Amino acid sequence: MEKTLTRKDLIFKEAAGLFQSQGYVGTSMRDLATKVGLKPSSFYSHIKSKHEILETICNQSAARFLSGLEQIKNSIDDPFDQWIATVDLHISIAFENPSAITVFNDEWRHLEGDSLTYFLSQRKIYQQGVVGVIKSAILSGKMRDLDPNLVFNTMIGATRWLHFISSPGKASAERIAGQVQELLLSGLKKES
Amino acid sequence: MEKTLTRKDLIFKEAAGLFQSQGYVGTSMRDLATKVGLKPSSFYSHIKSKHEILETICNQSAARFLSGLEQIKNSIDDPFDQWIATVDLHISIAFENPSAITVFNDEWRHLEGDSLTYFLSQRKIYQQGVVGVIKSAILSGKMRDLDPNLVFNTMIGATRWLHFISSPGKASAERIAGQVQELLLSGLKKES
DNA sequence: GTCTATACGATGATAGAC
DNA sequence: GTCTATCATCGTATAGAC
Repeated sequence: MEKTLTRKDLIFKEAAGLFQSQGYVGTSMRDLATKVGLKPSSFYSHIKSKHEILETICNQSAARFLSGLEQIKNSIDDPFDQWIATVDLHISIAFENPSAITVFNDEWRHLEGDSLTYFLSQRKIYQQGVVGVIKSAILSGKMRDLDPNLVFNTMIGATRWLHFISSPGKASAERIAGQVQELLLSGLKKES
Repeated sequence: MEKTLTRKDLIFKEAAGLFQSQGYVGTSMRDLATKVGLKPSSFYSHIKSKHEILETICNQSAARFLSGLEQIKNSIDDPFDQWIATVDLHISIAFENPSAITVFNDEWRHLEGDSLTYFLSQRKIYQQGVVGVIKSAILSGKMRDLDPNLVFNTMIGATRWLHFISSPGKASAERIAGQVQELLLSGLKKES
């Protein structure tokens, strides 16, 4: 287990922060160089291009979601419980790596060519996987019968703002996660 | 009532479309010129700067939300019904002017100086207004007691993906709107 | 109001010394 | 692997003819 951050990792990390606040196109290699403490030209010993940075951040995030879903499918049997764990996965990742998630959410469209094609294919695989979980949960009789893709998109959106919260305490993060889960599961209407 | 689109309106409209797909920084005045059918320099007879385009789109959207909320408050008494109407407002605006909403959601951070200050103040007023509705609905006993700002953000997020749907039929739009409302109101868990 | 021509700063990336 | 120096390109915006 390597714990040390290679210079390459540092570049990706600082880039994610800048891409989050200024956007991919709005961040220059000069901005990034200042942040990392190098001259712009020195990057090119570590990376091939600015594009490669975006590509790496997006692919790493996609892989994180996909491996999380695999783990859920392998460790939980009940489809509705799988769904609950999937929502938790989104909440966890949002708190775990906020800037990478912003980039993943908003900046992937600046990918081009093969990078874009690959990213979209991974995203599609993920969506199909989650939609499968939703369909099973509906069939099991525990989930309300709504359009599975609509449920997927609404969940994505409902957990999408969490990454804006700058480093909440662990207790606070759990409280927020619990309330979002409750809202999605039981709704806002109070039964009288 | 003017129905004709002035050239200035056309510029804003095409800009919103480009800002949506490529982002504000990723869209050049040359791109926009090609789209509108003018040379880049010709813009400056109609607008002051690229920044002014972004500013206008963001302010118009903010005004749309604020006037919608005012209308709801003036025409509906029950706080929980006001909340339901507010969710409908977000869904309607998302379908009504999708590209402007993307810009409003994602590109406002490229505003600067006074434009940014003004935009943030309007957004804060809106959030406080909706949070007031949520608090009243909770007090009325009809809404579950969750953190009002969390409810606000979750709703924003849950309706945020709708603008990606390219021109749904009216019937389809209403079906989607109904399901999102049901999900937010009654949740996903099926009572047995 | 639209054009051609152009100013001029910022951009991503490379060459080559150390 | 990091630097200095530099390149070609593209960015927003202006000047001035028609």
